[in-house]
Amino acid sequence: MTEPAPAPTVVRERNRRGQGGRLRADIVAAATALLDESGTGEAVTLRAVARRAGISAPAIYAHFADRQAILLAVVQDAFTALDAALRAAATAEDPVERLHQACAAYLEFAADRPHGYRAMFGGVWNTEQALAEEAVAATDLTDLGRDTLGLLTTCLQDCVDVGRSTSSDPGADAVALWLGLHGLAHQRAVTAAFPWPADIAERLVAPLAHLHRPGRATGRTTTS
Amino acid sequence: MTEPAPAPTVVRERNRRGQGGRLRADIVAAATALLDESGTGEAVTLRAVARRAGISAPAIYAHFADRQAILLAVVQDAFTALDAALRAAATAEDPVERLHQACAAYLEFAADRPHGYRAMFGGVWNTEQALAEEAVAATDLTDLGRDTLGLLTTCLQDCVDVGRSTSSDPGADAVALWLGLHGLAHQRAVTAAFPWPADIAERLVAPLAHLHRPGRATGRTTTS
DNA sequence: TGTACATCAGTGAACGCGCGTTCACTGATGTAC
DNA sequence: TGTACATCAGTGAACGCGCGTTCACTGATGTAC
Repeated sequence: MTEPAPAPTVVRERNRRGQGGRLRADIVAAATALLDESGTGEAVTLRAVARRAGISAPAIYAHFADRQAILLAVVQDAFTALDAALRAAATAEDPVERLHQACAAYLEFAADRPHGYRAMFGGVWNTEQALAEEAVAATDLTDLGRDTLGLLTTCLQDCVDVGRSTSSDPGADAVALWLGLHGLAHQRAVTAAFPWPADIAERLVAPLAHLHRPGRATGRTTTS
Repeated sequence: MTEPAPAPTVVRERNRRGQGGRLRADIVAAATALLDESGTGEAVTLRAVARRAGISAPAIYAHFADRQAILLAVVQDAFTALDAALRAAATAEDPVERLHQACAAYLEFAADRPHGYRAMFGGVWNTEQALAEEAVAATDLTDLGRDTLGLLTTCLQDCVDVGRSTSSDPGADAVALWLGLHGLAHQRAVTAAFPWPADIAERLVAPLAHLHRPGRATGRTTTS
């Protein structure tokens, strides 16, 4: 049995007048689906996106200047979704619990969409090159993830305020915490097979957030 | 002034009989150079590698089955170089100093070759897909980085042994420490512009390695 | 209420390009006799 | 010491393919009068 005929995955009907902008969302959705499935980013070609969206290739030019612009939109959407996922998850009263909820949501987001996560952090394009070619504005990139980092910072500050974290600089330590989460999320997204310690997430979060128990930390020192 | 004629970057002379294997190293070097310069990985095409190495495209097939195989060789070389860099750097008598030397060397390696670093960790190909297509053997991948992680584990264990780290499980904490380093190294490799706290590396290493001062940790707790 | 027309939301064919891969080959180098 | 020959280390031309991009176009939909 050979490959079926290359028919469009989606059969669209033309948008009505004034609704042409809807195609933009369809294009981004098609590109996202291609990325999630293929994982390479190279598979997200202009023609492949068009096929997936059920349109002709030139129709894309009405909404995106080039391939880079599509990928930027995909990444921007993903950052928005990540931030929403964290805010939806971090709802507990207790600040420490809230921080754990946010961290867990972060790791879960990456686990659910490993290729999308990779794409968010340079797995798909060369950021510097895109900037040099002016295909992407600098602010488009620096804004990405800013809100999410702010959420972590707030959570950590809250932990400090109630005396559950000894962080002397929640702003800087939130960056460190995020980098730890990112290292784990990214590496898990890249290689499924790795002998992760069972409690690896907690081994990152607790020290990086400088958490200690409500009462008094047990004085566990050198166990020879 | 237009682009110069597409002449081979390197003018080679044919290897003598029995020395054909040298071309393999030339191919890997050419692919590495292309990767370091372009940063996208997509630029490392079979024909581009051949041009860069100063040979015809079909000559590659004597040494590599396909593009994936070339990239695997590039990545394997990079892991070997990373391990060598850490071992060359971590020579101090004091275990804590040695651990810091290893961590600094890790970050320096990534800073020196950002695109190469990205490629080592899934920035260039899709690991799972390569495995599925049997273009790459599973052991080829799981072995990567094993020695380097072992070095970090040893350093951390040494710190525990002299009472400078409170890690209760140096094997697991070495993984956590590595993930922190990886998060920082990777994100720096991807985006140059990010408001890094000045002491971000130390903010990762010290907590993740559970380091404390030789005498007694100063009881810095909540600074309201 | 009609109708001519402008606009919108696309299509279809075509272009030149670089790609991976194949095929038959070439010419220098070493080796057996 | 010659010489025929096998082998090695590649080359050059050619193929079919999918790509990004352009161009002229089409037909449905809304709007002015």
